[in-house]
Amino acid sequence: MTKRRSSSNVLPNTLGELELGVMEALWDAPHLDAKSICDRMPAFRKPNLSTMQSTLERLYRKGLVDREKRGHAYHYFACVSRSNLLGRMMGEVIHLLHDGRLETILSSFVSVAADMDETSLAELEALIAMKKQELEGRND
Amino acid sequence: MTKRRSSSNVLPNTLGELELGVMEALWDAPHLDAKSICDRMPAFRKPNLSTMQSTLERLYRKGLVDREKRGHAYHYFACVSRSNLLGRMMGEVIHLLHDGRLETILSSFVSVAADMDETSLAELEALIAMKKQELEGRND
DNA sequence: GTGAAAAACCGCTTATCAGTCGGTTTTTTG
DNA sequence: CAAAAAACCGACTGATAAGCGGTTTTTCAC
Repeated sequence: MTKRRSSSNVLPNTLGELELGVMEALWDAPHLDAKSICDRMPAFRKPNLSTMQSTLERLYRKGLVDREKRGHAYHYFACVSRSNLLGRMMGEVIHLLHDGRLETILSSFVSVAADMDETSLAELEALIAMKKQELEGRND
Repeated sequence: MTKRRSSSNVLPNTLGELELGVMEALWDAPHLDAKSICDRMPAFRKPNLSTMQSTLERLYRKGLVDREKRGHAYHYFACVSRSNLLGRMMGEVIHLLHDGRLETILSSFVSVAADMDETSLAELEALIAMKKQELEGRND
């Protein structure tokens, strides 16, 4: 009679360090095979080919990369963009911690935006204005 | 000669499910001891007191809660607010995935904001305006 | 075709960390 | 002082990323 264990990690889409490195490589150069990705890793952490393969397999199952047979080897490519993944993870974090009150999210946004300079805030402002117009259009 | 392993999780401040539940409880009611927190857990997942204690210990070491001796038991309290933690985790995610270009961050903001309604966007707009004024003031 | 090379595939090991709890010691208080 | 409650300690479990060796399959050059 063992007790049902609650899941240990609450964020479904976290990456390991190597996984992230692989994504970086694939964002940098679109179609690479396992070998080439190994070669692109910094020397002090260049994994065995098998390690790279299982990491790629994991990323594939997670839906972060896709692949095609090209000759004898798979060629891998990211199927989410960097900003897409960033948005997804932010969404998860927000979902995890928001309490229903918009203000909580908004003030966190601003606390992150605190590191930004004027120009970035202006850009953000412009993007929000666009978003608002979109919403208005939808209500007509 | 075993190879140095790279860290498996790239986000330093992730929480487990129970840990998060504990934070929720402490945001809800400021000074609680381990026993009371147990009692506040939903019946279907009420851990043993020892489990709660080690969870609290972990949160303490992570700097998310602090504690005081009150009589015979520790009283715990959150030392980061919900929106503080949200902001911190957003910061981590951004740090992890941003490529130096502000646009990447900004477009993620907007993709998250896509789920928001008009009112929330208006609020966000107002907060950004405030932030901008702060920055202008600082530059005088 | 055949054989060598390269990659896929398989399965095992290790490390880390949250969750889980029993047992022992310490503290508190009636 | 004795009972009760909590702290403290140490172990085990389950999940998951990282890591790699060995075997099979595929490819291609000769």
